[in-house]
Amino acid sequence: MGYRVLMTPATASARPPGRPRTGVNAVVFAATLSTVHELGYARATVDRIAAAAGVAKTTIYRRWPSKGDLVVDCLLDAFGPVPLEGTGRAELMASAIRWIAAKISEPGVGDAFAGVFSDAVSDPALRQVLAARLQEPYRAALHEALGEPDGRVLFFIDVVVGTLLHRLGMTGEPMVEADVAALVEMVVPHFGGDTGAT
Amino acid sequence: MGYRVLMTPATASARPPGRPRTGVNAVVFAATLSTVHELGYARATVDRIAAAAGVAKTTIYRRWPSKGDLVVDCLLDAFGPVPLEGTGRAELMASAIRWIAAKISEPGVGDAFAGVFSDAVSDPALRQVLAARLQEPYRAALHEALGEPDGRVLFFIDVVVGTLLHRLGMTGEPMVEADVAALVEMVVPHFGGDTGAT
DNA sequence: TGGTATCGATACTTGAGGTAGCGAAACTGG
DNA sequence: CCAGTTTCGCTACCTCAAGTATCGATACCA
Repeated sequence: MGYRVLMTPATASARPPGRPRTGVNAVVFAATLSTVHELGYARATVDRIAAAAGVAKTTIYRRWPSKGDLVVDCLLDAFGPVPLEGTGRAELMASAIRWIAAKISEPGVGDAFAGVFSDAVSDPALRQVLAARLQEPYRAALHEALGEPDGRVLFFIDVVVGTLLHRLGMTGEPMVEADVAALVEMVVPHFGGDTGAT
Repeated sequence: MGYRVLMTPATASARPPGRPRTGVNAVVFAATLSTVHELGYARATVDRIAAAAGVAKTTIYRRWPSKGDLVVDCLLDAFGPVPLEGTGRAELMASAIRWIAAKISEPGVGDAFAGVFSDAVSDPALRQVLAARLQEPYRAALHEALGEPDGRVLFFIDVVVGTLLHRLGMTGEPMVEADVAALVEMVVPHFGGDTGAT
């Protein structure tokens, strides 16, 4: 609960009494990504993020219950909706893979993603937030677009995201174009899409 | 440096002066896995592991410079050499995939693996240890057995390990047999192995 | 003008990684 | 048996980061 973030002021109706919140969410998100990019996830403390955003630490904790929730919201903002405008199944899957690979390559995004995911390993509550708020929307969208059963879509996500994050985590560098292409060549045929390659 | 661990007492020659170390490495490894299995990686503090092993915390820090190094040695001990006795390329790859999947399913092993990997995301030094001591031996063995160039072997590892760990991290449960089979069906043909499936 | 909720600032609590220093114990060589 | 060396368990400590509490000031509404 308490997640009314990412709502534009115009969308909110019937303003409650009291001093309204200042519109610093976007600033905090930007500060989060740049700080994580600069120092890594663990060393990007909430103190530092607050300082980079020009905001008090207490303000951040008033809006997000934990560092993990902040980063999840930050990633939701950074990812946005998945573009699913391909014509056939193959193009659709390939574009989804290339889209997530590109997002993970953006400065700060991959580190933040790998970082929260890391914390989630030993934090069931954060794992729940991650699954429900970040994974679920994309799972639903892919299910709709591909017509694959849920289990297959989850497997697809595990393979694509897992591979990209493992490479980033082991090397510190996002996967290069050629390897992303190999990923597409490997995954798409398995899911019944024709890549048109030899 | 300082990594003479995992050496059997009989292997060491010309005993140095002073009190010899007690043979508690195996006990500490077992305590590490069971504690991680019980509480998760982050809540499995060195204090708790030491208590579970019936050993002082300082003893652990005398043998391993950090929690990460302890867990890496623990995983080395848990994994052991990869069994590469398949006849053809396909059997070889499939057995390697099923072997690592089975290991990750063992209580504590998967959590410990995902946990150190997590820490490595924002700790370059730990990443170095992980790559050199844990990944490199298996990379070399696979390179030898499969004859694939290094880049392809690293890609293979990213896909297999990344997928398995992502599933474990998101759900808290290791991947089931059927999904491991799907992983084999997807990966092996991509690397030029014949699965013999339809 | 009063009610309400946010803001920044400071101080604090809690927990975990890691270190320092102690006396006691266990081994070696003389 | 004894001196030298090293590990042992123990206690106390340091550092750093997540998260909490409180307070006066500020911005909005009715």
